[in-house]
Amino acid sequence: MFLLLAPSALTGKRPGLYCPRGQRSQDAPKGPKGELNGGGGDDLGANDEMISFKDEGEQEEKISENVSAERDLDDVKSSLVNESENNSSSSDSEQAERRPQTRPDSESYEKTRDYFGEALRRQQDGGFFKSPHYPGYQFLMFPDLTNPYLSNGSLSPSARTYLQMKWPLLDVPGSAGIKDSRSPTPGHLSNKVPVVQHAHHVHPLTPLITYSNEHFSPGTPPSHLSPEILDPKTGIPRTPHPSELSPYYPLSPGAVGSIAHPLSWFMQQQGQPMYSIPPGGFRHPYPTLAMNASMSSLVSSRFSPHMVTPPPHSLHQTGIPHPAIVSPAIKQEPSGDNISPSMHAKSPVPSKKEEDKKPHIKKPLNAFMLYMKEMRAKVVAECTLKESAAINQILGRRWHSLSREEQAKYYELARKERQLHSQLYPGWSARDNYGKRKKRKRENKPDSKPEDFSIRSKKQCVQYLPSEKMCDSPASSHGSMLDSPATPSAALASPAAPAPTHSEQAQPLSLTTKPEGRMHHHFSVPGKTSGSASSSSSSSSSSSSSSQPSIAIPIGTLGSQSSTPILTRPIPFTSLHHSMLSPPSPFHQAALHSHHSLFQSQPLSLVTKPTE
DNA sequence: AGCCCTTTGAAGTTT
DNA sequence: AAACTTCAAAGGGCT
Repeated sequence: MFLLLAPSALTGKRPGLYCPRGQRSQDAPKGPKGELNGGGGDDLGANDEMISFKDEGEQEEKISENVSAERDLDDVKSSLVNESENNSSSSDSEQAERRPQTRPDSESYEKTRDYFGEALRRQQDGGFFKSPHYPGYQFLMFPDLTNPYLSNGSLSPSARTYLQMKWPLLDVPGSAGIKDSRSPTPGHLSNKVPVVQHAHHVHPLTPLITYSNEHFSPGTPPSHLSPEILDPKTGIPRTPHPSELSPYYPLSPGAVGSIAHPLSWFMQQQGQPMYSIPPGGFRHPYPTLAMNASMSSLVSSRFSPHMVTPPPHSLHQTGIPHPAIVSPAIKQEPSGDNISPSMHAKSPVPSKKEEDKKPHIKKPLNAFMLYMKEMRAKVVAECTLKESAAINQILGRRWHSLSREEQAKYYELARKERQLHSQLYPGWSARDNYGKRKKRKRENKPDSKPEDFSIRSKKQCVQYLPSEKMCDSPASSHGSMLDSPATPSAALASPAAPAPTHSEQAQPLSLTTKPEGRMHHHFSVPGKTSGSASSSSSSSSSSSSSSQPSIAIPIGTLGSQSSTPILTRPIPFTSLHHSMLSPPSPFHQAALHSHHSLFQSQPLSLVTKPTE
């Protein structure tokens, strides 16, 4: 028997007060839909919402204050861990396999510490992952040549940092060889993990670059490099008609033309471009277009270099190849009714054959998706995690830990992404992609009750995050305290905005559901507990239909009941979270150290299983 | 081979 | 209007 240990159980804090990391309210009222700063009429339904942010500084202070307390907590956890491990023999081998990576005395740990030290330096340097100190990114540093947010001619320091953080990461999937040669593997990273994020790191703007990276694989040599647009039907290059392009780029007076391509730095350094670049250097896919810096960055980053080699199937009706367009034959189902209206508005009833050929236009990425693409590699590198599900849990938590500025940037990017997407595919609707998947995950879920696991046989409550994933304890979902901000500026303008309890701090337990076969640890938990967990995952499927990770602690160890509300809350790996997922502060490091030793043997992935 | 898992957010649909 | 559903990325795990 295991119980879900509430944060307060270990911290001594009242559940309701559990918000060591500052409070972001999952209850934070979503602001009215609006558009980002001066975006100039984002009628695309950006739906940006107000965000409530946490106070990082405050959190850190709390952390420092609780260092000793946390050590005590560690002791408690350690004891719990010991018992837990003793009781869990099913996954010993697996744990043993992972343990070495997290042992304090292990090389990886030292590396990790080095990494944190580096991260700390970076943080102290004033930037979030400020690149200049990021070992692998040194060569990537370059001035803000193409600041996407310079439309007004100004750039906030944070934005600058953001860009520095991002552009240096500019990378092209599949170009490992080139990347590696220029970005030596940081010694602090496991050789098992991609060097920093280079192995498969995707530029933060790659979401803007590709909606489907795989279709723009660098492995496919550019068959043509000219910016000319191919005729969607003939494949013959043609000059885009102004009417096709103009609407795509709301121009901002003044900001036109001469915008250095984001890859210019890269091209200059590369003796040979990763992608064949036109003799004159990168040429924007829309040479005739004048666009503001923002759009330029967006578009250029989005369409290049990938766009340089647009696969035939990715051609927009306008002839504009777009990564969002995916051939059903490649990744999407060949189902017929999945064609975007925009793709065949003129042929309402395309033949089955034609439908199969219709490209699939993917949804624009939202802020979190953009964030994920950027940070996934980092998390993987830091946590040695591989499973995306676990990674995503961490990313979700990190997402919540982002400062408002950071999130605002992603919201802004997402907004632009949507804007561009809508401009590229005016008639496209998210609905167009509905029903494209062969099998929906929750097809039988609607009327299933939390306890009704018979229906959801495969969705059993499980702590998905593996034990070695001490990088962070997965956060809950609901609660994104940062729902799309109306505008970054708006979000920034209200730093004092109410920062209610963040979901991360006091989230209702949501057990991660996972097929039993995948469980590392399988423990039966009173139905009550599982019920609450699954309830959020089963029926409330909004967004995170799933689960809020939590840690299962042997009930016997704590000698408490499983049905108590307190048990339905995840353990707050606050300091751990800070240390691992955010730029570490001295306090974080201190806390990390203690937590680290704790979690080396602490199977965070204790599995809880709903009553059966 | 292909779905599942997992995250948040956007947008669609249903109630 | 609220609730619910689907899809977006990613990639190991599983069937």
